[in-house]
Amino acid sequence: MSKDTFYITTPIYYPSDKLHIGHAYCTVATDTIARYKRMRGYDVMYLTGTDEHGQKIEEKAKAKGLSPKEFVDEIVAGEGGILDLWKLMNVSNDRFIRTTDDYHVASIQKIFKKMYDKGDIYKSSYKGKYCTPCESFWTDSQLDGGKCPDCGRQVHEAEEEAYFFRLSKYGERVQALLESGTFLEPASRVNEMINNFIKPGLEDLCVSRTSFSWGIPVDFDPDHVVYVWVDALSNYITALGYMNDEHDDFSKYWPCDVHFVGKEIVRFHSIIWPAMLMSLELPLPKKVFGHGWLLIDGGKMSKSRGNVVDPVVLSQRYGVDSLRYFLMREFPLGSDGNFTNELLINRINSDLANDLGNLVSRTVAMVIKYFGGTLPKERREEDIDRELIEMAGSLRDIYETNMESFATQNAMVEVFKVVSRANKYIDETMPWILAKDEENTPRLASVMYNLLETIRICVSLLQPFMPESCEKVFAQIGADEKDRLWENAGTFGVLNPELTVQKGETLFPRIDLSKELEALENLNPAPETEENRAEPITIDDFAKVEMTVCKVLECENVKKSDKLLKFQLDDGSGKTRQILSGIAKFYKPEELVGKTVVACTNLPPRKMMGQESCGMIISAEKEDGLHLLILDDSVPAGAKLC
RNA sequence: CGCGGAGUGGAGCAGUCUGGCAGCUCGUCGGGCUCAUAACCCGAAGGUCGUAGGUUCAAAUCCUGCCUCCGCAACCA
Repeated sequence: MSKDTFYITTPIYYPSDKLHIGHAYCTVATDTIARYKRMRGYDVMYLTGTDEHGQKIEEKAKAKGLSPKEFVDEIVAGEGGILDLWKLMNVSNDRFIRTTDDYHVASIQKIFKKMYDKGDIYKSSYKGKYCTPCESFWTDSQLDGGKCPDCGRQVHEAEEEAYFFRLSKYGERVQALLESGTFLEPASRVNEMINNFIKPGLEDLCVSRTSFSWGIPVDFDPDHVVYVWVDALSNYITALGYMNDEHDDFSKYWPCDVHFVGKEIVRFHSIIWPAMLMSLELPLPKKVFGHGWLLIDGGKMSKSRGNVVDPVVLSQRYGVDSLRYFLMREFPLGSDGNFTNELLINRINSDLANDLGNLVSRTVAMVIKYFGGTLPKERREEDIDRELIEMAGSLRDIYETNMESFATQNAMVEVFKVVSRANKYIDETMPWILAKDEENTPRLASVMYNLLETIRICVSLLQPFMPESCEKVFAQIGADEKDRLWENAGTFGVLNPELTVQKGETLFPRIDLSKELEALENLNPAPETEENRAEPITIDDFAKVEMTVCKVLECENVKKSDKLLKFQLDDGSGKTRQILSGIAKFYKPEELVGKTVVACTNLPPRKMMGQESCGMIISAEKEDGLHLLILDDSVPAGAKLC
């Protein structure tokens, strides 16, 4: 009898930098689902990997003096790299694909050829503005005052040949797919996709590049490199052996049960990927689930803000399981969540240390204290037991409903309701009173057994979330193999009635909140120090910068922009100079008229929001805000800074 | 009117699809207990559910307008 299969994937991550808590979030979520499905008895294929091609990696490698492959090898397989991170986080992926793997490269070339032979990929030309020295195409909006934004030189109309995928051909079928049932979740994303991308009309997608070389060559036209998304998305099938001999379980696991992706790449997975599969005449994945982001202080995580959260640090300090639990408990998977260290520590303390850890600890301690560790046979049930037994007994069904819809948060809430009920049960039954009279020994044994059973059921269901800690609890409460099975998680009374418990280490030590917050703060050194520290320059370099004192003649907001102010300045030359500056958040235009400011006046002109800006007004910035450099009005317009 | 998300006790959130006693965690205050990781249990205070209107026997929930915040896009030289 073959078991039902379940195929789940993460996005393949782009190894241009260290991964952060957001990547860990997505991977832990898929890992938890994968473990849950395995526990249910499914034959699970859980895939993750890395997307290693592209211009950005080529450039980063060059900057470090490495070949692109050497560069990604370090980040993926090097010490403290991605493979190590997943090992640390206890990620149970069955396979790991790198898009630089030979078999993947060969498959992509065949896939590309197949779509080409079918006529869905065709050769055409890409028109745009081209800068010859930089070998780059630019769109009109990228141009800097009509010049190349990189070098400032003149660009010219040029055409470059490129391959295109007939995405337009599949627009209607993709829309029908999106509108049918539950292909894309959460459902709110469906409208977003249709309104933003399908309704305006899908354009054919440029799927080859000649401007850089770090990618998979088109084998029948080797000047071209396959577009990274075609390369990356296909990993979901090449990893199963589609068009290669490395693996041979494509027919077994495809179509995929769920692609787990961040909301920023939902578009690629719910429009382009299905269209590609339609072209290849393959079955479509059953579901794409777009999860939210972890926000820091309400904003996006980013290097320049210095607020990147490192999962390694948190795992090492508080334990992998605690971090995994927190990520799955605190935030609904579909929407954004606001990550803070305080939230993390409070959640660990209250749920894991106070409620669960302490429940296990006090229960085991009492069995040892009152019975020397082994429960006697005689029992005496009472009415008061019923509520606890019923709650624990019906927990599995509620948990299952939530887990099937990826509502890990609710599943955890339900488990911890039962944990709390068990703590209350101890107060109700007062075992320490029962222990005073030998006549109550059978009653005391019942109470202890009920507690152990409740713990057993809860911990069974927590296994996908906290695999290691659950093992430790099972060992402490004297559980054997059968006691941890899904089949027995819905039944009360499975544990051996005469079991022996074992005192163990403290499962989840309490964390001192204020101390830890301070420690974490100190770990996160002043943001951007390295990047911001200015390199030494010569006096000649300094002299290149022309700083001119200007009087503000006019100042107004720029339409449709919440950041830009438009200045007309007297720079002493007799002509007025127009400069746009992104300081609208800090200043009202009228309060600046008549002020004396400093501007850098030998920057090339640049277009912003359709208007020309000739220079840059100087201001000073720190975390607490931005301050325009305003001089004494006696300084004349046109004076140069030196 | 570029696209989208959000506004619920002091903080963070659930509840909105499918209308029916406003709920959870933390924090605060009072009490209980001594098995346990200074933990656990009970109780209390605290909310006009952003705002104005509409539908309804009944609205946090459905409809309309408005305000505020946040992402994306654009842009911040």
